[in-house]
Amino acid sequence: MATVSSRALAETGGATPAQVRKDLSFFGSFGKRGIGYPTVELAQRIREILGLGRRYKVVLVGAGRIGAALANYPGFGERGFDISAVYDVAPAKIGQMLDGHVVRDLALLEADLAREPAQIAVIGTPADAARDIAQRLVQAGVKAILNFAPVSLNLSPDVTITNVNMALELEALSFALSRKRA
Amino acid sequence: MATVSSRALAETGGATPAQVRKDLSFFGSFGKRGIGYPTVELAQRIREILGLGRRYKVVLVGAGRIGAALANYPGFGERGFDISAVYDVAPAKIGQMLDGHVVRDLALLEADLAREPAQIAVIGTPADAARDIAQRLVQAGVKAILNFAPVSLNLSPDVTITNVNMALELEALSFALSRKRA
DNA sequence: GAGTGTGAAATTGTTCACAGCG
DNA sequence: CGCTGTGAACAATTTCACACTC
Repeated sequence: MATVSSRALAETGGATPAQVRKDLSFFGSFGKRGIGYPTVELAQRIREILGLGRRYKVVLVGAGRIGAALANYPGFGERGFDISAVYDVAPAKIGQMLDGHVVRDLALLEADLAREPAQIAVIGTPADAARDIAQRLVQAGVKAILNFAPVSLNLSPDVTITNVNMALELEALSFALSRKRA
Repeated sequence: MATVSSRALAETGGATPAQVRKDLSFFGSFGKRGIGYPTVELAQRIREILGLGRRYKVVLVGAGRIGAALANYPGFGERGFDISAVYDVAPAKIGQMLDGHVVRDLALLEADLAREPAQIAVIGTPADAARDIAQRLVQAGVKAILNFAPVSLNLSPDVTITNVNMALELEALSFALSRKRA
């Protein structure tokens, strides 16, 4: 049976062997002593831990360039995230196809979600629209939001929001560069 | 003079007042007791700390949808990051315009960088090309890479690499959702 | 009085080292 | 004998609390 050792995992993941073992043991002990972790079972357990046993419906708001990049992103479907609908406000976009989805009028958001709820939403709109949309999504029952608009959203604590700010990432690189020279 | 208190900063940033004060005091003490931090000076100091006094040249590799989204991303220019060139391998893309930049043949990368060095590169290619491109970039003197391809790049320790994996972000949300229900 | 700056305490996270199993 | 699982040592971070200044 194929196995991986904590050392091998640590090297590819950029951690220490001890750390890997501690983390995995937190979720139970499924490694074989003297051998390592059976890869198949390990993968399965991680999937369970992450809650990836099921498929999630994801709604995407914003059919601009960020939205297009996201709709096309290969990893989503593979990993159990199905885009169930794409929304925009621009009349020029509504009705167009975006990677297999017809772009729908944002005004239909609430009605659609009432009929077919989604737990996860992705925001790929300009910054000024993001906060309002986030509020509407939460109101409509969405429990997790991945936000690509360059604003930091902080809503109710029982909604999980992850803000991805690309400019911030660049600033972090800038910081690392200036530190390095010092 | 306009000021902000550590409490106000903490609330918008999602931290505690004590944490904000500790962090800021690490870089020197420029708050006024009983008043708060003078906003203008605070902003200026943070810019210095992050190394944002200067403008950075950034090369973008990959003129697909991710590349298009990035080239168009408003925050970059505003914050001192200028895209100096865009590269792709697809003949159909080379020569086309992408948000004010002519897409150049990736084969020209090394020659261009020799003539006009860049410290930061952004990778927005498919996964299978990313590792190779990262190596070429480092070889050509790039010191920091922001990687949007869905692979985890780990190269030499004196090159700072930030991996942005959108599918991973969704999995983190999935994890948060399944935890919450427990 | 309001709000920073900062040691000291509490908490959290990481590394070590080794017993014990396959 | 190699490698996991885990308490115990150690390190880092966060919070507390309060002296001090505006």
